[in-house]
Amino acid sequence: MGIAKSFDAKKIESKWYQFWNENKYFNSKPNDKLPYTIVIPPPNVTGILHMGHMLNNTIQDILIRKARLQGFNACWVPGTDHASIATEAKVVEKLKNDGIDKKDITRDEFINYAWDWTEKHGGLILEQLKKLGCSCDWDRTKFTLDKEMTESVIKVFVNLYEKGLIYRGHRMVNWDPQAKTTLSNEEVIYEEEQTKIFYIKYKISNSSKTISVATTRPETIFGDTAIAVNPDDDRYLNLKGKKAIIPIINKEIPIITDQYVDPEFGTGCLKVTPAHSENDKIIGDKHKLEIVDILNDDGTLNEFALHYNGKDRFLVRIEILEELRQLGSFIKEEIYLTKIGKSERTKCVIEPKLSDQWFLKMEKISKPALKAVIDDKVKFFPKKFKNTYKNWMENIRDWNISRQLWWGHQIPVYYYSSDKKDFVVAENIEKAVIKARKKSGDYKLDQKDLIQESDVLDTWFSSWLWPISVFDGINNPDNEDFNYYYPTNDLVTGPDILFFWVARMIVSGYEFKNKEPFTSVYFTGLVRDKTGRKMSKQLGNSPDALKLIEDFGADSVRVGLLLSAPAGNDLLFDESLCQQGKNFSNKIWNSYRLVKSWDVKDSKDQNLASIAAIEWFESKLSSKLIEIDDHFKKYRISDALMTIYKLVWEDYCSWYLEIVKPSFGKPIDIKTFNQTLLFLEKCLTILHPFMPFISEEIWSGIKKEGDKPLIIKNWPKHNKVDDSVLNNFDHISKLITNIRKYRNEKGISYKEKIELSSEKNQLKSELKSVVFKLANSELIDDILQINKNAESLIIDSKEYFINNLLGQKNDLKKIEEDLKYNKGFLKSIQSKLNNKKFMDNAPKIVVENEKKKEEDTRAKIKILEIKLKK
RNA sequence: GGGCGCUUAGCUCAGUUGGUUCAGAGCACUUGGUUUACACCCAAGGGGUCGGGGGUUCGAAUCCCUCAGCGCCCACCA
Repeated sequence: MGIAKSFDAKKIESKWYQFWNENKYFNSKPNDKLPYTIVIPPPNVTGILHMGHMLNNTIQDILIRKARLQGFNACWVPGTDHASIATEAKVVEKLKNDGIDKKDITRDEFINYAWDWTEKHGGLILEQLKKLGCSCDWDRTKFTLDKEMTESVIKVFVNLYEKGLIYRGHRMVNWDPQAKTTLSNEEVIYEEEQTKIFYIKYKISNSSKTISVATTRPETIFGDTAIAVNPDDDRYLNLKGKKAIIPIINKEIPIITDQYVDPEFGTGCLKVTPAHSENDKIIGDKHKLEIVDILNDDGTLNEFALHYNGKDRFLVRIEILEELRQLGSFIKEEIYLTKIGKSERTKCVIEPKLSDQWFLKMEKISKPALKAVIDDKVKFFPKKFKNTYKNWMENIRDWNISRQLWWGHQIPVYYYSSDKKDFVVAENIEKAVIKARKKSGDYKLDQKDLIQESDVLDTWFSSWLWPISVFDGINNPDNEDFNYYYPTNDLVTGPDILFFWVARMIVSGYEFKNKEPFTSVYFTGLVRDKTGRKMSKQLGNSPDALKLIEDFGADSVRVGLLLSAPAGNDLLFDESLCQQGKNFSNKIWNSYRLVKSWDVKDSKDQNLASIAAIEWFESKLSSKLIEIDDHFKKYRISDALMTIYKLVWEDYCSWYLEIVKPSFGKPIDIKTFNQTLLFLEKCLTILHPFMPFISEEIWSGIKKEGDKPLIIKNWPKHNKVDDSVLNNFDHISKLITNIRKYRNEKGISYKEKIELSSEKNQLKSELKSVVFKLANSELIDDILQINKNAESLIIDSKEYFINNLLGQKNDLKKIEEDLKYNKGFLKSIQSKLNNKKFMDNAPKIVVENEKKKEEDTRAKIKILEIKLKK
């Protein structure tokens, strides 16, 4: 036999991927079919494939492949994201290793290095997606820094500025002293840490009294511009209006009152440092306090800190305590648990810092996006994220869109004088000159006089346009692609970027196109290890994605990921799941091997068992197709897979094939054979979205000349489900199970039977043969001939046993028990009807009904219930 | 502090409107089985007071209250 005993994924994967790709089956162009569109959540251009990507993209590929089979014009747009901070950090580090400091090179030089880096490492992740089997339209691959993509971003910035939605503000932002850039709130991670809180004494001016405060950050006393107490705090009322003296620098600051101060906390006195705390800034603004910024961009202190000038903030924290101690200003320290904000990317402790930033007003433009989700115009799966979204959108803050980096879209703001107020916003420098001349009245201005804003835009400011800009919907609003593919259908992403990305895409969809960007969002869970920890580089608990594919095969890894990934729940990943996928691959492979091994005979004598089995499997398949469809509608992809898994393994292999399988060495009739191939074909088709490689490989082995490849075949349509056929089979299979159980318990083994048959005991020999046959499902046609009605079938076969085979009274009861099935149903009705309370409360009419037809309870009781309520 | 969610078999999870089909699935486990597609397999089986307590109801895994534990998001007290 030419077919290998085990399935070897490695041998066929690249062959089929190449075949699909070269024949353009992944590609899509507008036509008269209905589109089904997904845009990929663009991974970081220099990223490498991790488990999260694998899960996410497997699901997208399943959706796309299924849509393709169902006759949609399926289009999956791939691409990558320039990821300002992450990429810039990597480039800076690389340059550092080469002995180059970013400070010593020009912006253009740096950008060149960054492009080199991107070209060298970029797109690797897309190649890895191909290994997974992802059927993206690679001709449409986009990168957020592509020319047209950049033009879209700039155009949108100008547009929003002209609408008055973008402004420059002097605001408290999260400052990353290591990357020397701003971070959005979402990019800051708060970690609980045990630190210390210090009590420090300030002298009161012209008095012998002192006032003390509690602080975790003693080094910021140089930036203090007031001390605040609660106006209702009797302890300190006498100090109101007096001045306190900051130790070391001996600067006088006012003592003020503000409701914000919690008298219960610390000493009840708050040192106000408007430059380094958001809340202090609010108090400062209210009381018109001076703002003293004591930090440099790199986290060292500046000249306001006197002799600490140039020293790092954490070093100063230690040193200043010693000095305060010597001055007698230090009171005590306590252990204190607090949350410290750190940069998601650099892990550096962030610093609240006042600086010039560009902001986008969100309140107004987010309204339609909020409504769309509430009204289910954009549906979230699972639904619970709707609430999270609502909560965030209702309390939305302005979006800080500027970043102090070089790698990204440079903000199209052009200054024409040294005064920061003198600027224009324009798509390019030519237009900027014209605008600047007009605005300033100075018509001698030329390009050289303009200086472009050095900041770049937040990366998400380009990706929020992704579903629009990949179809060039900003630059060419009426182009064919955009009109055809937008809005897209499904978005598959992680809940961690619900606010970063998903919410903002919906906002931009309505703002620029007045239409939702997608109709459904499927949130995958996070991939964790089997003990529930997040997968991370530090823990080293993340398996090498490519190695998994290498070891188990792409299909098996896809199955493994999905088997335990219900929507929205985190997935506890374990390699054994891939092994399960691999076992399944092998099972399918061997069913193919079996079918291929048969000797086909062109005969008319198809046996009854085969006819019955075919009739049954047809109904079974149809009922499962309906089930699978339902699972897909609810985005229960794992359940859909499990349904198929059981259909193939249990129904097709364990029951159907075992019944139609001819005895060893015997041929199979052609009718049954063809039907069996047809069933296999249908199974392969519904399997294809989940396991594209093996399904295509097997199909290629059974298809006829001229048949289309599986990837573009038609999803099977379900026929009528004949319940009586299913029920009959159910009864028979239960009967067989009971017989097997009986045999098992009696220890009637295969070997034993051989021995028995050598004896000349007629009775025992027959017992052997019947039990053997039933257990192997080969007696099914005999049973079917006895009676198709299940109830009498059991009785018949029982009698058959009793009268002809066993003849031993001791075993009769046991067998009777074993062969009983499903009596619980009738019993439960009985108990319900016997329930006195129930009967007393039940309207008479129902009692009559019940008498008429006792076995049909559910509907009756249901009616009863409704009537009772009335 | 505000919001959302979870707790069902050893593990990971299903369980629509309360009612036969509801106490389930997969994996794991136990027992038996290898010349006849597959040991990456076949067959059979054992596992649960549905987190605790209370309530509504003729009837609760399902609805209500409460307690305990866990998780996520947002805002944060120096």
